[in-house]
Amino acid sequence: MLPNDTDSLSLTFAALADPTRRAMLARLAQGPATVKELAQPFTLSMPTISKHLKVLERAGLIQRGREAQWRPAQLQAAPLRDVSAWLEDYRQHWEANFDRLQDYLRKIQKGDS
Amino acid sequence: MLPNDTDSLSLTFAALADPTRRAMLARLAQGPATVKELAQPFTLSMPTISKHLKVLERAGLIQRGREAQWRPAQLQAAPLRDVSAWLEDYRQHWEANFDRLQDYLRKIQKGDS
DNA sequence: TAGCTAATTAGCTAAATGGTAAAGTATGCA
DNA sequence: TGCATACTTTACCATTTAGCTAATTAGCTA
Repeated sequence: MLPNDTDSLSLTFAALADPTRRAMLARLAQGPATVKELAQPFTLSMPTISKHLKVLERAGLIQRGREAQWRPAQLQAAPLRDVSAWLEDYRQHWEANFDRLQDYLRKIQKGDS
Repeated sequence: MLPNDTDSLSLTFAALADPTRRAMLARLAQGPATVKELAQPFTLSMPTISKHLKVLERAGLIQRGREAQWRPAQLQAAPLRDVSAWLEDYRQHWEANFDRLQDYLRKIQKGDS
């Protein structure tokens, strides 16, 4: 989409579309961590880690501080709340075999019972 | 991430990271639709619409049929259920001012009360 | 058969993404 | 002051993505 691909939900979903970044969030759910701590599980270079963190920050999923030479990151879950709210409209579609129910309703509406 | 960026959750999040595709899903939540019907609200060319549908299909978010020259698409919500499940681990982080609570707990643990 | 409609495929461009190495910034400490 | 540590910035590369036009496939209908 050309017009405004930077809406908040799009930014959040794009940030979550990478397993490295999701792993980082999982780590941050345990509490704040420095960049080095966040990098430790991966074989990626530091600049790459920095980039991932910037993506998470731009999506509002983390907030960053300064303590001496460290830049601790902290989880910010508000965008996840928004994702959850977006999902709610679809909940009925995956609960209670909704798809099969829909098929049935369409059938009988056509008089195809 | 070089190794295996095609895990299911990543595919789903990537598919959802586009407002056009989310609008298509919203339309499909009302019931199946043809490609042309799905294209109608947008100023995009048909090939572009086709591509978006392919992304949604690859993520398992829609299923496609054949009826004469039409290719009706139907919402498949299972991947959204997976997203919802993934989100659950973070729910506590956005509910009940969890962040401020966390700050407080960290403070008193440091004896900084 | 010809022609219309629906949709996809092919081939292109521009921009974004994820990775790298090398250089630069900022802080603490000997 | 000088060095080590923790990160970021810069510059580059390859791949993917989102868009386009033009051409092609598929099916209905006259």
